Parts: sequence; C-alpha cells; structure tokens
Amino acid sequence: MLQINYIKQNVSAVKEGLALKNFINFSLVDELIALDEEIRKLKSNTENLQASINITSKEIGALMAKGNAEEATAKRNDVATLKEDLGIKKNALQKIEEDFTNKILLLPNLPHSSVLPGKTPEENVTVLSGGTIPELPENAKPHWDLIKEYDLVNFEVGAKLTGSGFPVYKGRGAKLQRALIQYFLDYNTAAGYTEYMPPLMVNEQTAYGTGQLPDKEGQMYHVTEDKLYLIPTAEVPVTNIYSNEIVKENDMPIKMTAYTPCFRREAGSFGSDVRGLNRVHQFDKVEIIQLVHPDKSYEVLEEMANHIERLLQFLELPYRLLKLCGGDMSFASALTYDFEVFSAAQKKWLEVSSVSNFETFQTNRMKIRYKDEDGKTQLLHSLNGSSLALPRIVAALLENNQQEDGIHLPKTLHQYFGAAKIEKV
RNA sequence: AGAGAGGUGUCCGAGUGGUUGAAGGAGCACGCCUGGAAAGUGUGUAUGCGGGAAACUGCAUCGAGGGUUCGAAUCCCUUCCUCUCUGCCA
Repeated sequence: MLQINYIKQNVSAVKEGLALKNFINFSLVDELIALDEEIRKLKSNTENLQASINITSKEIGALMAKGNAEEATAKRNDVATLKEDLGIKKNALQKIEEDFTNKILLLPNLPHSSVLPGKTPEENVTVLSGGTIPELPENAKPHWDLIKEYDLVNFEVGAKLTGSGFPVYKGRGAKLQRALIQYFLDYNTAAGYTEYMPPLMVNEQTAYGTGQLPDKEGQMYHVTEDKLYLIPTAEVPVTNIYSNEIVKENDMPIKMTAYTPCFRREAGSFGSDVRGLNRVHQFDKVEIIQLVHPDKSYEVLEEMANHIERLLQFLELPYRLLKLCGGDMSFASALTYDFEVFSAAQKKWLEVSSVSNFETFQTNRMKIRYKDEDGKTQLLHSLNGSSLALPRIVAALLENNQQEDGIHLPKTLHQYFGAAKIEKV
C-alpha cells in the first residue's frame, strides 16, 4: 500500500511511476488527495468535539462528587447536543475513510527508478545468462514423456484423486522432490537464512498483508467454512511472522527460508504453458525472504539474485536472468528479476524464480517497523525470491540430462538423491 | 467438540463505572555514589494519527469489533486466542 503523504508530496512522480506499471487511472490519485484533505478536516472536527465532551464529562464527575446535581444535569444536556453532532460527523468520516482505503488499495507499488517501460513479457531485458544449453539428439523427449517412461510422476492418478494439475510423485520421482527440497534448504541455511515451517493456510488479514488480497483473490483456494486461504507461496505466512512488530535495528537483516507446498488456482491458464510440470495447481517451493533496512534493500536484492544464481550453477542448468519491465511486474513489486532455465527438449525458457524488492509496500500493510537514530518509527523493506520452485527445475533436469542409460543428475544432488542417475526401468 | 478460568505496557502484576494511559515490581536507558564493579540511589522508559519551530498539546488504543452511559480497562453482546478438565484423535 502506498503512503498518502508520499503521494501528496510527489504527485507527478507517482503518476509517472503508475504509468510505467500500466496503471493510467490518474484521476484516482487526485481523488485520493482530495479525500485525504476531507478526512483531515473532518477528523480534527470530530476530535475537537470529542475533546469538549471529554472535558465536560470530567466536570460532571466533579460536580457529582460535590453533590451538585442540578448543574450536573445541565451539563449532561450540553453533552447530549454535542454527541448528536458528533455522531453525524463520525458517520460521515467513517464512510469517507472506507472509500479512501478501498481506493488506495487499488494503487500498485511504484517501480524503482531503474525499471524500464514495457507492457509485455517480450519487453523484459536479459541481464545475464550462464550454463550451457545441451545438444540433445533428435529423439530427445520432453519431460512429460520422461516422467512416464521412468515412472516418476503420475498426473492421471492425481486427476482421479483431486483434479488436473495435482501431480502424484512416485518412487524416485518422490525422492527427487525430497532431495531437492533438502538441498535447497541446506543451501539457504548455510547462507544465514533461518528455516521456518509455517502453516499452509492463512487468515484474511495475513493474505492481505503481503498483497494477495484484495488483488489476487481469485488465484487462491479459499476454505470458506473457516475463512482461510491456502497459501500460494511461503512468502505469505513467513513475511507476516513479523507483522505488527517493531524490530530492533541490530536484528536486521532478518533472513528467513521455508519449504512449503504452494496452491494456485491458475484461473485462465491454457495451452502448452500448462503441459506436464510447466504449470500445476500444487507444487513445492523453497522460498527466501528478507526484511531489511531501507538503505540496504537494493544491495540485498542483488545479493539474493547472486545466491539464486549460484544455486542454478550448482544444478548445472542453463539459465538467464531477466529484469522485468514495468508492465510485467507484480502489483506489489518495485523491482523484479526473474530467473529462467532452459528446458532443452521442449526448447523453452521456464521461470523458476522471481526475486523482488517490495520496498515498503508490504511492510506498510503489515506494520513491520524499526526505530531510527532519532527514535522515529520507520518501515522496513521486504524482499523475497524462490530458491527454488521445483516442478520446472525437475522438468529441465530431466530433459537436459537424458542420456541412453538414464538421467544423469548434477554432482551436487548425488548425495541427496542417493544415486548419480535415474536408471531406466 | 463440551464445561470452566483468563487475555492489562518489554515482562510480571494491581485495578469491577469518574484526573487510570493505567498503581507496584522487574527489566532497560541516563545520572549520582565507587579506584572499578555489585549493591544503593535519582530520573526517564508504549503505539498510531493530528496541531506546534519547540516546550508542549488534542484524539484513539487495557486481545479484536460493537453496545449501554454525561463518563468504560471496569457493565452487556459478538468474535479470536490461551490455560485447565472431559471427549475425540495423528
């Protein structure tokens, strides 16, 4: 959520930023400023009324104590008049405030000054790349064939149990999941991230904190009976661990990692994007999250990107890093990098990690703050990134490493998987 | 799931309608005392929003939301959470 004081002081910069994010309803900005003025006026109005009521009430108390009932009654009547007036004004204030809140929630975060314009994924910029794309023979198979051939993942059974997009991992397929999760967590904790295991369902307040609500309501599974949402990413519960906290300056940066399944309705997806493991409703992901001093957040963003890049190097996958253009960034993000790996048989770049700096957009909603040297309360910056999302990593690992005698796993996984390759059955 | 008890500041803890934003204690910060430390001692020590150059000041907040009242931490309703017992259960 943007801060109204900032908006008021930087109207044109705000509008430019919104334009970069393809948000062109500028009149909303002007409307918000006008509403804020109105709220201020009404507020001081009601507060003054309340102040005189408070004073008179104390006077009544004093008069009662003295036994001066007559004067007390007179004062009571005064208060009654004031209260009537106050009631009307308070109602008006409440309505305007609601209106204001609903409207300011519609504003996306402003992009960082380095974000380039653009409306579609095609306009993202490749910042760097690494690894080598393997030369596969003509008959190389896409992962959806390999998982059948090696009996690793069964979509049909998943569809029977739940529905499409809920894979059942089996045997070595299941073990590969477990190995990857274990490896990713070890890699993250070695870098100073504290491991968490959060709940997989969150309440409304928590979903609102990281920006899933009200923006992405339809993308989450909703347990209506208990008013809970299945988490679309560990970011939601884990970032909220510090909601409504004032953290000590020495405790920054806060570095957290968590493995969770992620649940996404993916309404509106179709075509080859959803083939095999490319897009599913339930998948495993290890996430890294940092809460940092605002001066450090962009430094930390680079650090997190480096951290993820090294992980992809250990996995020996060909990768590239994209800097997202304004129009392709998420609602809450100020700057986002996407890591993609090349899945050599389907000849496709697949997004496996998204690293973002949200600046104060989330922390403002969650009220995650610290005290600066002057004793003033300031918002932290929040960042997160996947390290990593499993299904597409698995897709690329299977496709890129397929050989005559089986799928050769990268060295770093041998110990975790308990074997150097997945043999043919 | 049923019955009961309870949720107060960083922590413990008092407070059942009227200078209570909240006693007392601990902790913490600064000062005094000390060769240094401990002990002792003095002062200070919540958050949000608004006004003010500042001193300071207004409003709100005693789990959350609503209500009664001139006035609520205190009374009523709703809701969440914690604990104890019973039930159920991995």
